[in-house]
Amino acid sequence: MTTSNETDTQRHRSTKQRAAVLAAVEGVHTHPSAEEVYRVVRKKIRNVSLATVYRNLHLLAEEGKIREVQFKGDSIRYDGMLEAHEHFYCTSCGAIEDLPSKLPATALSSLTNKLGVTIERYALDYYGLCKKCKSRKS
Amino acid sequence: MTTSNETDTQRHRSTKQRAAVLAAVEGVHTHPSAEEVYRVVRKKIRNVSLATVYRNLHLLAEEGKIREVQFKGDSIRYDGMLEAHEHFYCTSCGAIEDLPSKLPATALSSLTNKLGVTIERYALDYYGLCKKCKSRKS
DNA sequence: TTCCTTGCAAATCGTTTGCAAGCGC
DNA sequence: GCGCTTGCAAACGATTTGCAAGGAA
Repeated sequence: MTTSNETDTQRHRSTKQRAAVLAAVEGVHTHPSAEEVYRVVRKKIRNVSLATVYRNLHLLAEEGKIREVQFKGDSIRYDGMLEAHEHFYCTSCGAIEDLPSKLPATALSSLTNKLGVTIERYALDYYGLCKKCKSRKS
Repeated sequence: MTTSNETDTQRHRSTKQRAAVLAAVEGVHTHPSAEEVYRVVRKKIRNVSLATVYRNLHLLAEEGKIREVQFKGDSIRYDGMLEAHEHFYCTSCGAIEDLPSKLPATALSSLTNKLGVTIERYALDYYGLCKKCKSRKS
């Protein structure tokens, strides 16, 4: 047999585009969209294409180096924080705040047993108005 | 002053299209997409348009008669169950199961105070393989 | 040299909108 | 009759894909 296995027949090469995309997501806490990542990466690599940004975002998410998140009515956004956590999403300006994970691990196992399902992950998202938007509207 | 107020200047008329859309969402527990609602409504009203289905889905959601839900990577889907509850989403076939609400109300108020935000709602979504997909893949 | 990656442009998907005709109140 | 609603088709925004050239290993 070779050095590669069935689930890893294709090797990922290291390219400056890939590195720049990863750096762009890791460098902020704003949970940027693909478009926003694209704008940041373009500052380093002027002729990078949006398609390349999309491809690398997916690839990095598959590798587990970043995470994809999505809130109702918004586009997919990217998160460089890998530890389990929850989100607050502002329905007015789209700002996202990370929150420490609060869901007890027992909640997952009890569901696994009750429903006969396999749970890979969960998302606990709070929707509302952030501090700024709250005062702006009062 | 008149019988209408500032937030209710436009009246909603009752149309057979609107009624059929509502019935389609309320009639199933599958959390149908707009396209699926369209297919059901078409059986009653052959020449209904997809745009009308979309418009009525939004309108009914605004009125609070149905709810919109969205899971990562999937299109918006509709839920006729109005009581607070949580969801299990199968990442393989897209099936959704309703789960009783487990999140303690105290979680919301503590966040409200800590972050200085206003929380309107939350979504607690579990992702994984449903019973069928689980056995199908083993 | 191999074949993964890229940039570009076109395609796709879900959803929204403009418009003139239709219909509830 | 007024004006909300509809059906149709075109427009839209986000994301994906085909393809030939480019660049890691």
